[in-house]
Amino acid sequence: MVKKEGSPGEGYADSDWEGCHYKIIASCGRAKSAHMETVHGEIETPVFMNVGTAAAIKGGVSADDLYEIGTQVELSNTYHLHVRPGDGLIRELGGLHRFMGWDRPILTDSGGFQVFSLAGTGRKIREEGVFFHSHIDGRKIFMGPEESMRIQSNLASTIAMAFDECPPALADRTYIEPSVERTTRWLRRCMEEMRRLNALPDTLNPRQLLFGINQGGILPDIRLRHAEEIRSLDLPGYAIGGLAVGETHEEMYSILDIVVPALPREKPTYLMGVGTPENIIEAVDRGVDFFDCVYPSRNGRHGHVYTHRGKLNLFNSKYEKDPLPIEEGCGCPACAGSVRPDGSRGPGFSRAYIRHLLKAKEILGLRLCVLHNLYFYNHLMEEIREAIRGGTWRDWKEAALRRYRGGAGQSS
RNA sequence: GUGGGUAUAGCGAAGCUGGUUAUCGCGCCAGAUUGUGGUUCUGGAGAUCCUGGGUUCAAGUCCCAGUACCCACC
Repeated sequence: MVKKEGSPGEGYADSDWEGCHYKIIASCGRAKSAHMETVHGEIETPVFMNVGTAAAIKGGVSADDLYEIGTQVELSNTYHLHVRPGDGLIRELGGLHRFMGWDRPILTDSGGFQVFSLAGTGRKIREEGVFFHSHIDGRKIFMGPEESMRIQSNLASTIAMAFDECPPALADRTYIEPSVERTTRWLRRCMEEMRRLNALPDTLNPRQLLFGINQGGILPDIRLRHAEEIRSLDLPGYAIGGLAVGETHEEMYSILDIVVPALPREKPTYLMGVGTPENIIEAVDRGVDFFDCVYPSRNGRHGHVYTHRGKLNLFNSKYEKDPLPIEEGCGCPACAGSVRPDGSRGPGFSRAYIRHLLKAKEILGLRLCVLHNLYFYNHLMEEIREAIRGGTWRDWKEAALRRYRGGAGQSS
């Protein structure tokens, strides 16, 4: 990666890399909205990345569907694609974009989180990397910074994530401190390996970006020191990891209050794995502009659907005869129907019908709920961008939070 | 008609030689899920143990009669 000359924009310096130009368009307090150009197209932030772990959005949603529901960035997983079908195979077939039929930006998670989330299967963390067992066939797997970078290079995603360790939320200082120090050493190795891979003549994406990840549990001093340390390594973007893993919302927000100002404002800031609409609004307000979360897709598969007044559980018997769409006025394929060849929209589907599909275990039920939820999140981010760019962020935020909290549905 | 078998929650079943509050699966009702657990995990409601009589301190369980269904043979 070669950094080019940066130029100031809207009162803030923007950042310019080979394969990435990031420019803040508007801001309100710490909240910011940026325009980012990548080798795979543009990204308007704040953005919610739609999670397709194994090169597919679970619930019968194809990458092709994502164009219709306003997805900007798709997120896939290094570890999952490595064990099946294998990153070598995906490289042979031209990389992840061609493999899954998606030509816009892709972010690949590094596999670091799997080391944490798949704990208990005899994992061993060493300086060189992590030994653990495949969740598919139980075979022993080794993954370290270099392995993760090679896999992500084979996948040829737009943005690769650093290989880090995500310690448990309630781990104490004696665990967190050496863990974070190792994560920093791993980050340097990731950078070196990615630089080497990007320079290879046959690499699929010579402009692959690497984002660093801040860790430190809920210990403010370690978080801050680590943020300053990785900031000095001058990466094109920074993520905050290890949050939303068991700590309270207030603890998470207070860590953001410390970490986000310590990271470069003129670069993308990504809060990993978060979260609820409320979490996202609060984090945007603190300066975060990239998000991802399994909630919309997993909740959709479980029949929990989002509305501006909270969440509905479509399995509940009160929706048995409900002729309304999930949310009136929603433009998603489930509520408003798909766009027909003549440009008109289909009639859409009722809560009663989708409930029936879910109860009957028809795959269409999952699909409609997931499409609705992803559309809802993507549209939420659009509302957030409009509010920041239109200068109405503070009022919008208060009104939106009141609506979610005051609604009839549940909040998470 | 003769012989044999069965009857326990909406459905399918367990309940040993009688002994606390009758158990399990599915279904039903509800809750959970934060860099993915493809319907997963946790809870909950629901039973005149076919009917009537008897034996016993005590009967889903033993005895008698009836009813319904199943199988075999005439």
